[in-house]
Amino acid sequence: MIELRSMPTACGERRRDQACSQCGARALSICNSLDGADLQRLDALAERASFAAGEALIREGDEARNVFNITSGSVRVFKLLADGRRQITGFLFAGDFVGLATGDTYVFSAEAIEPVTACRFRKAEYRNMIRECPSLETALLERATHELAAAQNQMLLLGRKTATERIASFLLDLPAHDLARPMPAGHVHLPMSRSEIADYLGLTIETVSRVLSRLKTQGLLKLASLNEVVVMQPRKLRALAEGDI
Amino acid sequence: MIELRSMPTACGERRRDQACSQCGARALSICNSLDGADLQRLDALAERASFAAGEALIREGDEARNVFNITSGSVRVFKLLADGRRQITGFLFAGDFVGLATGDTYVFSAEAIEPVTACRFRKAEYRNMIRECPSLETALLERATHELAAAQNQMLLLGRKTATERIASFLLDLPAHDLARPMPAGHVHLPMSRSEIADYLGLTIETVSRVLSRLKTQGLLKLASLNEVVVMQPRKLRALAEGDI
DNA sequence: CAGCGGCCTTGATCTGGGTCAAGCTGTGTT
DNA sequence: AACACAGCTTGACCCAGATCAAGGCCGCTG
Repeated sequence: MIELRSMPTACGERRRDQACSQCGARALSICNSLDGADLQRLDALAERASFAAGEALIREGDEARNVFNITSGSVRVFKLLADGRRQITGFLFAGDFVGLATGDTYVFSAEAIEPVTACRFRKAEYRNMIRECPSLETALLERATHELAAAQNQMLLLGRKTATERIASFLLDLPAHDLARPMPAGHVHLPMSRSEIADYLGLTIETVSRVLSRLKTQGLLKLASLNEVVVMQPRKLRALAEGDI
Repeated sequence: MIELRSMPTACGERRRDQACSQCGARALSICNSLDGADLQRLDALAERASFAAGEALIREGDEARNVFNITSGSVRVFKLLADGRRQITGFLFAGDFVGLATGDTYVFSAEAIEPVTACRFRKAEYRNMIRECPSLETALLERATHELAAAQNQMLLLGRKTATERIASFLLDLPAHDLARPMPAGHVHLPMSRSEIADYLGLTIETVSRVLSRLKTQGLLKLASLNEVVVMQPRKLRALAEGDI
C-alpha cells in the first residue's frame, strides 16, 4: 500500500487546466477529476510496480488481470501481425491509464520504453472501486472519449497523410501528451527510438530519418541530439502537418 | 416524445449474447445493458430524427449539442484535410451511439450513407440522464472501450497491412458491426460505395476495385451485386487478412 | 427504349516511400 | 585510447499502389 496522496505524481498528476488540442477536454488526469476521499480509496487499492526498459506491462492474449496508471517514464502500446510487422497505437506517459479493455484477455501489448513506475490495480478490485466511486467512472469515460478522438486523428494520419505530414504532426502533438516532463518552449523530447516513431507513423526508420534530415536542412527544425528536437518554425511545421503546403 | 419501448429497434437493439471479435465484450448494445426503468427514462428524453442519404448528422467544428443513437440505416464518420482528402474512421449501424465527444465542438463529421433514423438526445439532458441512471455510464464506457479496441485494429490495418490484407479484413469484420441486418451466412452487404470503402481503408477506389476483382478471380469471393459479396473461402480470406499468406 | 449520368472496372504509366546496402556516430567497456 | 556494438543516416534502386485515361454497367428519366 502506497500513500498516493503524499506523492504528487504517484496517481498520474498532470498539468491542470490545459484543454486538449484533439478533443477540447480539460482536466484529463484522473487525479484532477476526483476528490480527496475518492483518491484515498484509490490509494488503498494501489500497488506500486516498476519496469525496466523493454519490459512488458501487458502482453496481448494474456488474461486481463490488471489495470495500470503510469506514474513516470514512457510506454509503447502496440499490436503485431503474425510475421512481426508492428503498429504502435500510442505512447503513454505519467497520468495515463492502460488495460481498461472490456474482455477477458488483453488485445494489445504495452512495454516500457524507458524505466517506468506505475500503480497497479487488480481488475477485480477495480470493479468494486467503480461501484463505490462513480466519479471514477465518469473520469474514465472522459479519458476513453479523449483517446477515441486521438485515435481518429491517428487514423487520418495513417490513412491519408504523406510522410512529411506525419512527422510534422507527430512533432507538434507529442509535447501535449508528455505533460509531466517540463521542456523549454519549442523543445520536443523523444524518449522513443526511430524505429518506434516509424512503427507509430506507419513508415520505415529510413523514411523517418530522411524526413527529419530534410526538415533540418530546410531550417524548420534543429536536431539538438538524437532524442531532442527544437522546432524553429512552428507555423510552417503546422502548415505542413495540416497538408496546407 | 417517442415510446421507444414499444419499438424493439428504436433504441438500437442488436443481437444479444454475441461476443465482440475485437475486444471480447458481450452485450454491446446500450439497450441490452439497461433495465426497463432506465429505458423508460431514456424514452422520455428521446426525439426521433431521420436523415436522407448524404445528409449530415454531425459536422466537424459545430457546437456539440446532440448525441445520436442510430436506429436504422448506416452512417459514415470521417475527418477531412484542408485539400479534401478524407479518412472515414468508422461506419455506424443500428445500435451505435455517435456524438459523445467531451469537448464543446464536434471533432469529426457524420453523414447518412442510406436513409437513416436515429434517436436524438440533447447533450444537456443527456448529462442529467447520466446522473439519474449510472448504468448508462457503465454501458457507454464499455462501448467506448470497445470502439478503442476497434480503432487500434484499424490503426494496425492502416499502418501496416497491404491492400489485399485490408480488403480481406474489412470483408470479415463488417458483418460483426451491422448486426441489425440479417444476412445468410457468408453474405456481406456493403451499403457504402467503393469510394467510401477506399477512404475507410486508406486506399483508392481503383485499388479497391482491382483487389475485389482479383479475389473473385481467385475464387475466394463472388460479387453477387455491387453491394453484396459472398465469401466462398472464409479460411483463406482470414489467412489473407492476418498476413499469414 | 434511347440517352444520360453516376459509379465501377480495367489498362498504362508514374512515383512516394520501401528495400537493400554501406557507412557514420555516440556510448559504454576494457 | 582503442574497440565494439547498436542505432542512426545516407545513397541506389525497386515496387505496391497512386494517378491518369478509357470504357462498361446500370438505374433513371423523358
